Amino acid sequence: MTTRKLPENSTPAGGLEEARLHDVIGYQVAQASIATLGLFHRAAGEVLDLRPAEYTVLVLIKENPGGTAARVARALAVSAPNITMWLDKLERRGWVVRQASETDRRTQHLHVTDKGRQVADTATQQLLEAERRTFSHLTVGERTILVELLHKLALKRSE
Amino acid sequence: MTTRKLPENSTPAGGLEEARLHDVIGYQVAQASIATLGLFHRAAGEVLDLRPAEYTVLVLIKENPGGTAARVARALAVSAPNITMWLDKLERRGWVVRQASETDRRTQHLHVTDKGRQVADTATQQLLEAERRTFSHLTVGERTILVELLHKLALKRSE
DNA sequence: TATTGTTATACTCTATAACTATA
DNA sequence: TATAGTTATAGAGTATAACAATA
Repeated sequence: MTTRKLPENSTPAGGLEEARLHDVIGYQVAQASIATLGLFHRAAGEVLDLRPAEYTVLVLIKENPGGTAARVARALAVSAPNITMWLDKLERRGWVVRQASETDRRTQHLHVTDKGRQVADTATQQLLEAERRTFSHLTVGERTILVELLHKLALKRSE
Repeated sequence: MTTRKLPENSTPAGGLEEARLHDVIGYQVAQASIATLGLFHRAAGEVLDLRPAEYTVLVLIKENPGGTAARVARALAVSAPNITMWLDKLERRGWVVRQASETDRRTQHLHVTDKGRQVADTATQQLLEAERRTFSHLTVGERTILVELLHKLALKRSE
């Protein structure tokens, strides 16, 4: 299929296939993230004084109670000092607690507080509502498919 | 539909609907971009000494020859000084030229050089090949749908 | 008055290096 | 030796403010 020469794959100039930007998934993801980051800022960031990274770390801890900082760092593909900084901020705001481990005295187990859970849930609720409004030109089925395909993309991290 | 209480929407604890992180499109986009940014770095960034933003600005100029810096800034939703910086870098590398406008002496028309076009095309080619390999667990149809749905997302920027 | 683009400057976010403590 | 986490520090990328030139 890729070896067959189709008219729409040949350029006017040289007859060679042109690499099409439109087909680069990473480019479309980047463009889409302009929209989703803007939506985050308006729907949750501004009202709750919440940064995207803050939200992500918070919900990750909420969904994986007792997890460690190293695990969060790996999940987000960022450095350990970076996570330390975000945990400092989240702890300072009373949304996350670091609990010393009893079996391994190097590690800490992370948990959200009631207040932290409330912030995370409110933010998620706001985001879902805003997305439903803003992306109403997508059907429910399309949104479901999109989420699943994005999820499949995210599975491949280091190949 | 949202007012009807469905069993799968109630939490064990309170009986209230739980806002599901999994359904937040922005979260999935952010997770997916970890994968695509890593892929960019390995497939094009490292070899061509190219930053994601550099690539994006370059291809945007290539696909919109004669466009202005202000237009690029709006397209990427970044500030004007930021674009000035990237244009400086791209011009210094001989990939982009600023051409003074004859009708409006404030503006410049942006064009890629032959070298710039070559870099952009090579990068795009490398990215497409790497994505085809890395995301081979998606069918061609799924990849097409994904690109189209992401494109539809990107249409909604400021609502 | 508004817009284009630049310079100066500061802030945010992320990383690397060096370290302590523990396994 | 390797891992978890912190501190110190530097770099990349972004923004705002102030400005000059032009519309």
